[in-house]
Amino acid sequence: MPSVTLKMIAKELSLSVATVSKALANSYEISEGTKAIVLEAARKMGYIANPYASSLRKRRSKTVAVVIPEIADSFFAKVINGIEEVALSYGYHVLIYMTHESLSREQAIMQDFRSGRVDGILMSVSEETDTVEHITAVMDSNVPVVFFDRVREELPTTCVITNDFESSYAATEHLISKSCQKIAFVGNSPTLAINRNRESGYKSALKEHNISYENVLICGNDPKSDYKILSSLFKSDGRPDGVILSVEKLIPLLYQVCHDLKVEIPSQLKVLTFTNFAMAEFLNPPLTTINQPAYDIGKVAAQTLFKKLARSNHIAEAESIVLPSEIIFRESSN
Amino acid sequence: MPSVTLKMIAKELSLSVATVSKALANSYEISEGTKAIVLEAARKMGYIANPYASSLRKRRSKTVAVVIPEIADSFFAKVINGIEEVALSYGYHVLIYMTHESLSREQAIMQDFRSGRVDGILMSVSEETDTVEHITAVMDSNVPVVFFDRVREELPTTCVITNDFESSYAATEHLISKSCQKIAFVGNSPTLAINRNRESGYKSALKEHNISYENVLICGNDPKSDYKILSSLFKSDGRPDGVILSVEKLIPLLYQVCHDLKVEIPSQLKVLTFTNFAMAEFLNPPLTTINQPAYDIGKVAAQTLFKKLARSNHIAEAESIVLPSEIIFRESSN
DNA sequence: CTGAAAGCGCTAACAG
DNA sequence: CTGTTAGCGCTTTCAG
Repeated sequence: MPSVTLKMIAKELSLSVATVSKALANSYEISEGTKAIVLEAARKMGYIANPYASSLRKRRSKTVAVVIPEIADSFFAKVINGIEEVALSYGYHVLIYMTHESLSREQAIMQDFRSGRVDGILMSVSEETDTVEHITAVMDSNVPVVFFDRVREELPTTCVITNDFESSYAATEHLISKSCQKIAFVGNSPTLAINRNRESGYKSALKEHNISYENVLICGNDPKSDYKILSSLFKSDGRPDGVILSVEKLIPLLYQVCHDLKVEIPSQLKVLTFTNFAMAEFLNPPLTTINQPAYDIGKVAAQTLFKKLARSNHIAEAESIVLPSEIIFRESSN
Repeated sequence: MPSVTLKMIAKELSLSVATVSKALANSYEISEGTKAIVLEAARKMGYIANPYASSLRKRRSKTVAVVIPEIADSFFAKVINGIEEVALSYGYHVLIYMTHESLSREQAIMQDFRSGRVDGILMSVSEETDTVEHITAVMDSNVPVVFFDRVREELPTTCVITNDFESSYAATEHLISKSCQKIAFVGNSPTLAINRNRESGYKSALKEHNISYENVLICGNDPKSDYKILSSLFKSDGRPDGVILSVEKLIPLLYQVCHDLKVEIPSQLKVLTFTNFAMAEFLNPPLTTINQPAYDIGKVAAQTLFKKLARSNHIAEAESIVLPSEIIFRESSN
């Protein structure tokens, strides 16, 4: 069954292709009568517009891309849901691309976008991303980019983030209030702003409370070496009594390390994590979390992108939209 | 910065568009010398083919769709990773669509695919899907569909599944061996084959062991009412001492219900769940799981789809590929 | 081996 | 209000 084209409808109704096209687009140029006839015929014949022909001609794809490190992450999964809701309401398609934390993947993906495949991009950069040329190149070819979560603030566009500094500061103070004296911070990348902000929130709180112990670890993207890095926390002398995880995927590893090294949470180690994870409450022990407003981040980022798409001359200037996170206190930090 | 087209390269090199096109496609018709020159110019000028023009002309999009109920599910997230790996190796793009368990969403999505937007479809149907017309319609327009996990076995195509009957049978036997006498089974849809298979595995095991107590609940897609349904298990007389969850997203709800109603796991209730969830080991108590080979299911499903795409006259017959699941025993069922 | 020409299906000027 | 014409950028006969 070959698909129905405008031409076939036109022939069927003895109209021109142009008229049919306009009628389906509900153009003011076409009489109501004709519109009705065309619509009816299109429905009956099962017409579905060829998106490739239409995109080629219109030079717009009605498609946005979401570029994220990983899909198996409750934060990103929820963000996507938020994005999808907005995109759907605008009649846009959403393409999801995973970088798997690889800069070269990310570069290849962005390169592809210079073809006009998508009208706009929502992006959270990889751990490895320490250059932005691949991003500016796309922006220069008039494809707007909006960042969320893992942003690059130096670029002239909107970043949707949460109050990382403040949350981290509050988290650190919370641990201090639970009489932690040696608090460690585990991040994933020294180059990411999000990580730097959380780290400085942590450090500021320590300074404010005159605590000299500082311990910042950087985990990567390999469970085995990350396991070792986390283990190292407890194998040296300055063994911490509290730890803040900046990365969701480290949760099982940390619980595993504590289990293996018989470090008891929370009596020996208080734990607190940035995450969005539905099961945090039912872990053993229940995990104190900093919940990011993932769904809303997705919505706001998408809305911002569509605003930029609406005006051809969107203003290109750096701007941040900050949505607050929320700390949920549970037993792991008690 | 407008994007570079074939025409621009052709002009630059004083060649015809056709020659440039063929050279870039590495056609045997073009001399090595010309190919080298064209490739070099294309690279220098930053040429990226317009996918819409190319798809329109070739009538193939080099794109496959993944249609799933939800992305925030560790099973589906891993399946996507498997699919992506294979798709990437074939130079295909992957479009992800979520039905959010809505049949009408699913129908709208499938409808769209009749436009030729994608060359093939990998699909796991929604809970609500009790008709397949929207699927056969797409298959009739020559877009091959491969099912995985939530399959419709009556359709003439390949289904990639796991041994649901056997796993469920084994799971039930396991609970019986732990001296459960009243085992409940919680599914999500009476129409889905996957659910029916798990249910019959459960029932067969009970029968085999001469246990007359049977208790099958069906949860939906609304946490609040699901919470009530799960609660009802413990509010009647025939209160179970074991339960098998067929659906990952019910895990937090069940733990919540047990917490609220002070049902202790595993002393009062042994629990076992179909899932793929990395944190199962660190729940309180650690959760016995039936792990599906999600990543491999994705890979095999994608490979099967590409095989179908390779031959224009792919044989349309029902076929199942079964990958085994694995039970991981933990404290929740001990 | 290279090029001219036709056209994928659609939309957008522009005439009528 | 409707139709004609001219492409969008690319691939593919088919001629040379």
